[in-house]
Amino acid sequence: MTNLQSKRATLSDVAIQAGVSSQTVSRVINNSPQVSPKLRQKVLRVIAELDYQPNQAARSLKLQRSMLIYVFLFDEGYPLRIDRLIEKGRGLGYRLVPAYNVSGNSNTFRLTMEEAMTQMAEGILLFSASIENHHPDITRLNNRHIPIVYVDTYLGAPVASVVVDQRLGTRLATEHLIALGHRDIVEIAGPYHRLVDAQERHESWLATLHDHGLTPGRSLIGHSWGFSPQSGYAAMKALLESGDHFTAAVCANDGLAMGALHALWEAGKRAPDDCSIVGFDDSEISRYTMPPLTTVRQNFDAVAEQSIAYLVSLIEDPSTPVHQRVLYPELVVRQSTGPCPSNARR
Amino acid sequence: MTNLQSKRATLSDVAIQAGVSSQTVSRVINNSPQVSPKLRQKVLRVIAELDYQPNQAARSLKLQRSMLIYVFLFDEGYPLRIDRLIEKGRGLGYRLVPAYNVSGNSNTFRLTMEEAMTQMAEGILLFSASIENHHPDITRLNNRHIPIVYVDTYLGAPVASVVVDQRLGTRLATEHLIALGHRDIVEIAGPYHRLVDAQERHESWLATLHDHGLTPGRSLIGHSWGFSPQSGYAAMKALLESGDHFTAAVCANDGLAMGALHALWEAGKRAPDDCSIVGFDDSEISRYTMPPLTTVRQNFDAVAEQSIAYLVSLIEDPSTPVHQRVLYPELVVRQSTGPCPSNARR
DNA sequence: ATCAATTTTGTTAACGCAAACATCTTAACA
DNA sequence: TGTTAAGATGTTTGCGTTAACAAAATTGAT
Repeated sequence: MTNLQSKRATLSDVAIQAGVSSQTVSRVINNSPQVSPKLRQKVLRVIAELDYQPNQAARSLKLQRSMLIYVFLFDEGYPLRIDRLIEKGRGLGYRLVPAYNVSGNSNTFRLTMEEAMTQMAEGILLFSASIENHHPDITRLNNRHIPIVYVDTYLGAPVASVVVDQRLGTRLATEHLIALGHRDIVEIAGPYHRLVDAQERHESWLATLHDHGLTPGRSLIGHSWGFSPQSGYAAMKALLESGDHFTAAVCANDGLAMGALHALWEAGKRAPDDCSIVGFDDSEISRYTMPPLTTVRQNFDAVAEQSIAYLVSLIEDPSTPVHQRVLYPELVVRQSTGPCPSNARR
Repeated sequence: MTNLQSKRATLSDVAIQAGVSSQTVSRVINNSPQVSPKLRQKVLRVIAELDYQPNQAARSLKLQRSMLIYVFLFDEGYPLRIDRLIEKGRGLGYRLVPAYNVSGNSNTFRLTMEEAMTQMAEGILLFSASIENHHPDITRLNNRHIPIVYVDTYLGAPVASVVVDQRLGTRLATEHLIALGHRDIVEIAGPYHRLVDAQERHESWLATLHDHGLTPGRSLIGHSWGFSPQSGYAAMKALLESGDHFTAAVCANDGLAMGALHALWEAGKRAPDDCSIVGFDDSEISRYTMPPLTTVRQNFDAVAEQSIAYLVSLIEDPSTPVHQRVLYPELVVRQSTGPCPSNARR
């Protein structure tokens, strides 16, 4: 029998109805062993009767704990499965709130940070952030001893962080092309002025070619559209029109690679015969492009796991040492890469 | 000058420091006009000095308002831009919390519902839900007068809802194929036992063929992988192996269509020459498949806009009448569809 | 200067919960 | 039986905020 009145039941409503003190009800809902089975039964019955739900605001206020973690993301396109991350957080007793579009120095960043603080967030997961960008807000967090874990910031960043070695990923991809005989290798880069991982990938492409004594080809960025197929399409089209000679392209992610593949196809060229293409992320679409993409796989599930576990340990034990956890990506070879065509001039 | 102590400042900390009453500080942060400019200045200075932030838990408790809306989503793949939805909500003064993987009768649904209630959510946006599935929880919400807006439930559902006419979308797509001369049309459906929009699309495919006196071809569902390219790939492969004769396939979304395209390509066939393919959603990838997909465009931005506006009006004025807002999709013709090949048997 | 009207500021109480402490009940044992 | 310990239950208080009320300061008109 549910109650028909609009006002929600409180602890003391339950207490009165059950003929006990509100503290006893509190003990029941918090599973305190200090309650006799008889009373517990009675209280539970009344709770069900009144459809009582604890009020989290009151609880947070009293306990001075929100059990809340804010997750700062830069755009929806990030290939980590947020739902899985949230699930893992829930398993540890925390509510994760994703905040999207929080790019480094935007107004949204500041607004979201304010929100996280008024909500008394106990920790923050910060994705793809270049750590220099937003010192002022970060300082405020530090003053309040709110721990932050940076996810996918740069290798060697002296902050609590979990990263995949992006440099290794791009190196694997680039050396795969070199091993296939390619010498004229261009790049379709991500927005590396904004996103750390894009920057790491770009620099590693450069470094790898340099290490092998090769001259880097042209490198184009998809400025406004970021990591999207649209960017990749525009970039490859521009590359083809530039007249530059190249037989392979390193793309900063699978979306860009998909766009590049499309531009190639539209120009009547084929991968890998006319130009080899590598992507990054091993996203779902990479298996279904034509041809399927050679790409770099990151273990996002492990990233999620490590990030939230690390943050929670920082929250619950502030003496947890600050360190960086580095995960390693692997190359997945599919059909978008092949030997350098023998008729390649120069 | 920031304070170095760990404890965060409260209203009365600010009050004491500024030599005023806490009520005055409260007035300042709530922009009450009843404060003299002099005091306001002083208070604002102290607020900055102590880096004071209001405590939302205390505020919610006192005001009995959380300004919180829960957004129930079924998976991450839903093409509506959640970030934009959240942004619109923020513009109306509400915090939207996305909850993922909340399929109709799962445990996550119940857990999330409990969470929404303990958080005192003031409203709920429920995506792609078949309204019959979860009556028990919905009833609890109704008892508490927490409004729900269903987004993308079925046409004619007698609940507060915002829908895109999925039936029209599939009809447009199917009739486009019929107009091109196709007679043997198969379907690659979404998980229509779980998701309302998948169901609407499936039924509309059936109805449209029937209305034109055509016999529906085989219809396959991507059971476990839902709306993914993987499903589409498996389905098309099965269709090809079935030996059935067909010259066109209606796919329940672009992901499925991409997979189907891939299976076709792998089998040495081409769209649209051997088989026309239509998708649904006009997602970003649909422009970059090979060939680009003919698909159905939904105005997701309008859906987001309408949904949140409607929900907020229900929250703020309970006398807002329950109704359904219907938006209409349009066909986008690209290169994955073409005339029925003349050598088509039968 | 006086009084009323108005504006500005302060005081009190309550939102719902759980920790801390106080009280009452029961059990165990000499 | 009395005494102690342990267990079960109740009472008080405060978390940070704002509404409602109370009080003080200012203004304006005579």
